[in-house]
Parts: sequence; structure tokens; C-alpha cells
Amino acid sequence: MEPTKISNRTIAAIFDEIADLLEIDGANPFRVRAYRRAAQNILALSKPLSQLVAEGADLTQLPGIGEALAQKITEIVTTGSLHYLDELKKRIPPDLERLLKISGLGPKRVHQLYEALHIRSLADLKKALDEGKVQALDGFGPKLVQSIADGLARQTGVVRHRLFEADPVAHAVVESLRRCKGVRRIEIAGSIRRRKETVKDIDIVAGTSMNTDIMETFLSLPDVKRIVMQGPTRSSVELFSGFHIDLRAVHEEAFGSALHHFTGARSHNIALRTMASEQGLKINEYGIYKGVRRIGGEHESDIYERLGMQYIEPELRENRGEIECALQHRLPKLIERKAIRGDLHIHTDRSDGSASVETMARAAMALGYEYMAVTDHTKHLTVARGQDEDRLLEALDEIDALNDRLEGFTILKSAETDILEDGSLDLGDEVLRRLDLVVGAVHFKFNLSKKMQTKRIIKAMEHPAFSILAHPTGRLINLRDPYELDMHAVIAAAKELGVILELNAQPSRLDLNDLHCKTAKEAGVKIAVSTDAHSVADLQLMAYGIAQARRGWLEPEDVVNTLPLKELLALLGR
DNA sequence: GCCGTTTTCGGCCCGACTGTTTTCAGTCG
Repeated sequence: MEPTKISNRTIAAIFDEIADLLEIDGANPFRVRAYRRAAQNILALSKPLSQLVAEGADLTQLPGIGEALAQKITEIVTTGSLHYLDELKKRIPPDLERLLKISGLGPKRVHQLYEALHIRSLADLKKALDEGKVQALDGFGPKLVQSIADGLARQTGVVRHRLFEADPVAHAVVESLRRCKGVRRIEIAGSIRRRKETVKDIDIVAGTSMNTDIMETFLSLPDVKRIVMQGPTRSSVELFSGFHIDLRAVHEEAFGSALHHFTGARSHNIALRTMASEQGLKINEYGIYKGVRRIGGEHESDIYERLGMQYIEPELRENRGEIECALQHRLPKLIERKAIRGDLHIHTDRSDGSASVETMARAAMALGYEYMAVTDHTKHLTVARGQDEDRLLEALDEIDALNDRLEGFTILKSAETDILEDGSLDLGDEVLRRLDLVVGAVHFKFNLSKKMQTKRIIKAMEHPAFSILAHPTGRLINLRDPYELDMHAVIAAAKELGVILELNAQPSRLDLNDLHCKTAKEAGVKIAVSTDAHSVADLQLMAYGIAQARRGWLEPEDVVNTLPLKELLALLGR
């Protein structure tokens, strides 16, 4: 049968769905976990499974994939569906998965609700609650029933917050707790510390002396809407702003272990603990132990040291191969903000930016940069006052004059050229040739088929003047999905054509994402980390781009705007 | 369902908090 081009994401979603259903069915929890772990590992792959199957690769070589799952993957890829899942759905109503999302309801209770009251949907649950049937069940006391009812009422919209929205909230809470009695150390942990693009909640870890009032202070912060959970060492609240915050307080000697535990990712922790137990060691929030003897935990680095591996930066802790690398002492030397020598995507008031070319240039100089590229929009993008050839030529004259005046700084001539529907560029060849680099981007016709969109973009990349593909997938996190695009084909074309891919640092874009970056790096494709600044303040967004680059395993040599100007121009063929 | 220098069976991370319970199961992170 003709293989489908079914995506890794779809296959992972199928395995996750199986895990949900098996869990409700009361299956062996380790079997459930095998499906979940496989789903997670599949998401981290840099090659499409459909391609691996077509090449006849041995799927059992992949982590977490054995005979049974390899066979299921092959069936999904070749037939587009999975008989086993269809059978499961027949036996267990798939709507039950939605009940799992309600806080306080796990597989056991969902199973019980289904068996005893035939509850199979949110509506059924609401009705049963209203009729007082739920509280009649064994183990469903008045408080639990109330919390389920509350959870059901809140059910609408479990949102993941974007990193840049969570950052200021987290910092404000940390600052109000820092001066509490007995607080020696306090840090943000969780997915914020790993700089994940979206976060579900905010985790904070404190190392304290015996006498501390941090928990009381935390629970009585003015922003607290309700207390979700409270204990002597751990509490959780919901703020009026909708954020959930977990606070974990341990004795200062255990701060490193607690910080590690609450930084996660969970899959990273599980992998480390499994490894530790193979070495006869045990890791928990309080330390790392050999037998009953505690051999570390004050500092986070103790854990990696005792396990005989390199320290793993938080951005890498996703169990995507970092543990294996750390054991072999060949982790990437992740890029840092200070390695950046320039910004290659900047708007000015000549299109939709708010500051002049000179103002942006002086701001970039103040950041210690050697260069920046002015990349105002082109004429097709009328809403952004895109420039036609004549206005662009005027801009180039202004840049020439400024470059004569600015000491030790170069403004590169460029444009964020629209990629038109047929893959041609929105500027004439004569003007394109006068630019130091050409940034190309899609700003309309997002809804083309995957095939057409991929063709359109690769055609644009084939233009001899084309340098950098900006925000390659067009997504706006939580607002707009990426357009349909065969990213593996785009990466292959970039490699072949010597085109650079952008990691757009706008925190609502972060496009390429972390996995794309890793895949591009492995393919030998260079990345530009650019802010797409529309104001002086936006230049600071570089930090978000660098964080995402680190999550994508990028090193300074993978990123073109770490190069000195001369070498950058040579790479661009100028 | 996966995995292996405890290797083809018998393990599989670890602990806090809650509610309903008289010692623990379920959920969560």
C-alpha cells in the first residue's frame, strides 16, 4: 500500500489517546506509561516516521519503541489508521478522556463513574451531580464531590500561558517572598526555568532555615484568588490573573535537589532516577543517596556529578538525548546572549516600526552589536506601509550616509521581502541585487495546501539573492497555528541552497521552534536568531530567541549572527 | 509495553497533599 505522509505529531497523539483509554480501562500502569513515553519520544524525533518506514528502517532501535509499537507505527503509516485504537474506542467511550482533564478526577474515579452511573461525558457528569447521584458512590464524600463540581465549572479553557506572560508574574511573586523570614535562596523552577515557550503553571522553590514564614506569606499574597492545596513544605494557589503557582520550601541543605526536582522535565527526572537506581543510588527532592548515606543535594550540580555526567543546562532537560550526551561528555556548548554580534531583522519607521534607522542603529550599538540589518516590509504588505522599489532605494541612500558617520558599526541593507503566492519575491531583481542580504517571509495566503505552501516557499528560496527565511511557519503562539508546511523539505532545501533559517525571537512567534532548530542543526543548516524589532525596546527580545535556540541545542557556530561582519558577508556571498 | 554487565523475566521515580478514612487510595507534579 502507498505509505501515507502522516506526521509524527499525529502518531504521538494516537499513542497518547491509547494511554488515556488504557488508563481508564485499568490497564497495567507501566503499559500505559510505555505508550506515553513512546509518544513523547516520537515528538522529539528529527525524522518523520513515515520516512523511516518507507526506508525500511528498524523502528525498534528508537528509544521506547519495541516490537509491538514498531508494528503499530508501521500500520498507522501504511494504512492511515490503527485497528487496535478503533477496538479500544468501541469498548471505552473516547469521551471519557475529557473527564480525566477535570482536576480531582483520575482514571480510577472516571472508571468508577462510568461503571456505576454510566457517566461518559461532561454533560452526563453535570446531570449526575445535579441529581445527587455522585455523592452516593463509595469514596465520594461531600468535599470531593464539591471539588469535582468546581473543577467541572472551571473546565472551560485550560490554557497554557506564553512564557513572556508568565515571566513577570513569576518574578513579582519571587520578589515578594525573597525577604520572608528564613529565606536563604529562592528561584523560579519548572518550565519557566527551562524557558519552554508556553507554561501551564509557575513553580517556585525556596531554601529556608527552620524558622520561616514563607508559606503563610505566600498563601496570603494579595493576588491570591484561592488556595488549591496547602501543606508545610508545599502549597499551591490560583491568582486572580489565572496563573497557578506552586511553592516548594525545603531546608537550605536540600535546595539543589528540590530545585532540580521542580525544574523537571518530569521525563528527564524519571530517566535520571532510573539511571541512578541502576548505579545503586537514589534521587529525591531532598538529595542524592547511596544506601542511607546522603552524598549530595545542596547544589543542583551535585546530582549530575555523582552520576558521573556533565551538568545539563535547564533548557536541555526534556529527555531528548541530553542524558546520553552528558554521560559521554559531549553536550553542546550552548549559545549565550553575549555571543550575538548583530540583529538581522529590524523594522524602522520607514515601514511599520516606531523608530528611525538612526535611533535603531544607536540602540543596537548600545547593546554592543557590530551590525544590524534594516529589513522593512515591501510593497505587497500595504498595512505595514511596505516600501516599493523607489522608497527602498531612498532608504539605501540614508543607510550609506549613516554608515559613513557611525564608528565601528555597520547597517546592512536589506528588506523583509514578501513571498508572493507563486513563490516570486515582492521586489525587482535589480533592487534585490543591491541589498546585502534578502530576508523573505510569507504574510498572506496562509491556507494553501501543505504541498503548495512548501512549493511556494522553496521556490522563493531558490532565488539567487535569497538569504534568510523569516518566521518559517508563520505561527503566533496561542493565536494562530503554523501554516501547513513540510518542514523537513524546507530544511533539506535550505541545506542544498545555502539558505539560512530564522529563529524569530518575538516571544509570541519563537519560530522556528526548539525541535525545528535541532533538526536544522543536525542537517547542517545555519540559523539566524533575530528579534524582528519594531521598536528600541524590542531589541531586548533577543533573550527569548537565545533561550529557544538553547532549547534547540544550538551552539554559537550554528548561529550566523555570532559571526564578525566580514565572515557574515562572506557567508552571504557578498 | 519496554528493557537488559542484576538480560528473556520481573522489574519499571518518588514523595506531598487531600479526602475519606481508622491506615490508605487516588491524584498530582
